[in-house]
Amino acid sequence: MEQNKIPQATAKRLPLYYRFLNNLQSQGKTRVSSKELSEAVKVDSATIRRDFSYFGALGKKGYGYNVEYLLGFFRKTLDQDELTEVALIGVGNLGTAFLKYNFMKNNNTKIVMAFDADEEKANTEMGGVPIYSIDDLEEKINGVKVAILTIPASEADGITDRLVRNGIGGILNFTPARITVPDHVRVHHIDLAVELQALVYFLKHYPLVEQ
Amino acid sequence: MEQNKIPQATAKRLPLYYRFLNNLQSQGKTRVSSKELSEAVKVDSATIRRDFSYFGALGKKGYGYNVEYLLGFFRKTLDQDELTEVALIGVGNLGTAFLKYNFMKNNNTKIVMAFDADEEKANTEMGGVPIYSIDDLEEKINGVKVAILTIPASEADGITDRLVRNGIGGILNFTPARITVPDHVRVHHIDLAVELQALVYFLKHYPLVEQ
DNA sequence: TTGAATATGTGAAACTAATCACGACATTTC
DNA sequence: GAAATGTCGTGATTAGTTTCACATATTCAA
Repeated sequence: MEQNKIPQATAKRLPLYYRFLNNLQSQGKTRVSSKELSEAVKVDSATIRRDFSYFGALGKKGYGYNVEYLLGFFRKTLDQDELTEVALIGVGNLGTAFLKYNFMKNNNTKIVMAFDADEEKANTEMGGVPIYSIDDLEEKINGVKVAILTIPASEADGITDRLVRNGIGGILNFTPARITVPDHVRVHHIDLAVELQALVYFLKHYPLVEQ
Repeated sequence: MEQNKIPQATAKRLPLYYRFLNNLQSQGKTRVSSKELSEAVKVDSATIRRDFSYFGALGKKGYGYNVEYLLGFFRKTLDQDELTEVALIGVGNLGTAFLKYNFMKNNNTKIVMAFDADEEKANTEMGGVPIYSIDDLEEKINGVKVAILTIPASEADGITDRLVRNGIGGILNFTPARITVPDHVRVHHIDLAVELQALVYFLKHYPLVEQ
């Protein structure tokens, strides 16, 4: 809650920087300039310097940034020391992809439980994560603040209401439905069909222009 | 190539509008106001009116928009009449989700072939889409302009180069790698781990603020 | 036919973000 | 230790996007 002045655009790039710095460190690099970083993450170097500057003077003129220092700083800032528990709702194709994806690699975010309407899947597990019946949502979810929604659009509103009533704070919504939530709940929409259509639109209408 | 003046932010919302208008039509609704639309897609009504206005005066004062007219207009604008063929690279968990997802529903985008490095998967099919060996990429891809990349990050650069050499124009990149492409190729990155981390960051640092 | 209600389209303002460009300082080289 | 080089941090500028607010046109009910 400290730094409400950090632009959202900056905040969205932080995880990207963090992951790349991790790579650098495991390669044994000790210093990096905004120019090098820029080439790797495809963000303008001035933007990177500006982004970092919101957190204070993290670099050294004429030298660049110390990888270890920067990494330690971001670890704290991105709450990497604290594990965030996530619930996955809907173990279909996309949900399965999430369960098998190893989120722990550079990332202190972990799916700790999953739910599905299919009673065949209930009380099994996948990738070490227990799968419960959606009927047991209220009973099991207790305390988890973030949910990934990978269910059919028709179910989205009903499930969202139940999540909200059980204290969820953030939803990563992969359904095409634009769900309605109270102001204190944050939703990020990722709509795969829209992303693909938007790409196709840009290809046809914005030739040779970088995004 | 007609309207280069349309803001990218607007272009990204068009598929969303399009899908919702489709829903309205199948519900038999003939008119809709920017306010109703706003509630459904969670975009400010003034923004919707502004977005539509880039294409001319599509509505009527005191009435709103005619659903059928608007839909017909967008169909043309979003190239819905023309099928865009897509290749899927990498039939892992996420790739499988794409293959089984029915993109044709509101959407003239279709995955027409898939590739995988696993020889077990080669020359099979899934969801009606043929899967080829990645070794046959050059031989088979011929003419397809859009690719979805759902492969391990370590493979991303190599495969991207091969795609680019074979005339790809757009890539929807789900790998964490920030791939390097020539200026005439458009890449949209969707990084699931970053999206989740960004959501968690916002939850902790921007309480009660909508995105 | 009239008047109240409705809802667009848009100029202007506000907000948000990206980029330029350069002073200041650290490092490296000779 | 002086000069050349490199790189940050940031004021200023530019670009892009959203939102306000209202004149204008249309609809609808009586």
